[in-house]
Amino acid sequence: MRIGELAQKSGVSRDTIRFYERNGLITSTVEDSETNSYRNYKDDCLVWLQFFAGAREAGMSVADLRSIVESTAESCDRDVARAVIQRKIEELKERADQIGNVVRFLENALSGPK
Amino acid sequence: MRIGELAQKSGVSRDTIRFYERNGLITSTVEDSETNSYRNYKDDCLVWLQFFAGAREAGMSVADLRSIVESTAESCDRDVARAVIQRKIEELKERADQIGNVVRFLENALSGPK
DNA sequence: AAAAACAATAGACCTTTGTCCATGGTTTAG
DNA sequence: CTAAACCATGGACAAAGGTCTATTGTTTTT
Repeated sequence: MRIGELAQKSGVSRDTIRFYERNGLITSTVEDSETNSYRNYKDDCLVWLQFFAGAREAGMSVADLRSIVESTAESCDRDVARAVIQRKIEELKERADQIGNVVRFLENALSGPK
Repeated sequence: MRIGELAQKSGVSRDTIRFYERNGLITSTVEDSETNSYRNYKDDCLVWLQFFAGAREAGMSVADLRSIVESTAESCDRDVARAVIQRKIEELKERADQIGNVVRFLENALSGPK
C-alpha cells in the first residue's frame, strides 16, 4: 500500500506518516524492481498508525511509541518487551488516576460554590 | 505573597508562574504604595497553581486552563462556568477512556504473542 | 500526449510550553 | 553599609510534534 492509501485509511496525514517513519515508528520498503522511489507499507502499518493515534490522544509521546515499537521488534527479547510495555501501562494508569483527581476537583468546583 | 514564596509553596517555578500569569491563568497586583514593582499574589493563586500542576499532568493544555479560570471569573455567568467545566470534565473522561483502550491494546500485545 | 493526481526529499515554519539569560532595580542579612 | 538574595522585564533559545512549500519525478486519467 502506498502512503496516500495508508493516510486515507488511517486518518493520519501523509506528512505525519513520514514524520513517524523518520522517527522510527514505522518502516516501509522501496521496491528495487520499481522505476520509482515510492514507499510501500504493509498492512500492519495501518494497525500501528491507528494505535498511535489513540496513544497520542491518551498522552503518550512519540518517543514512548518508539520504545514500544522497538521493544516488539523481532530482534528484541520478549521479556524486555514485556517490561517496557508494562512500564508504559503503569504510566498510563497513573495518568488516568491523575485525570480522576482533576475531574473530582472540577466537579467539586461545580457543586462547591452553590 | 511574593513570587518566590508562591513558587516554593506550589512547586511551580518562578518562570512558569510568570508564564502562566502572562497567559491569564493567574493575576497579581502591584501595590502602588510600594516603591518597588514586586507583584503580590493572593492565597488562591496557590490553590490554582496546585490544580494547574495536576491538570497539566492529566493532559490539559494551558488554553484549557485559561478557559476554566475565565469561566470562574467574577464577571462570568455561573451557568456558563458550569457548562465550560462540564465540557472539560467530559473531555477528561473521554481521555481516560482512551487511555483505557490503549492500556487494553498494550495488555493484549503482552498476552497475545504468547 | 497532456493534464491531473500522487510521491519523494529537503528544509522552512509554526505552536505549545516552558527555560534561561541579561540588565537593572529592591530588600534583607550580616 | 555592602553583599547576597530577590524581583521585574524583555528577549533568546529549546524540544516536541507537526505542517507547509518548493522542487522534481511517476502514475493515472482523459
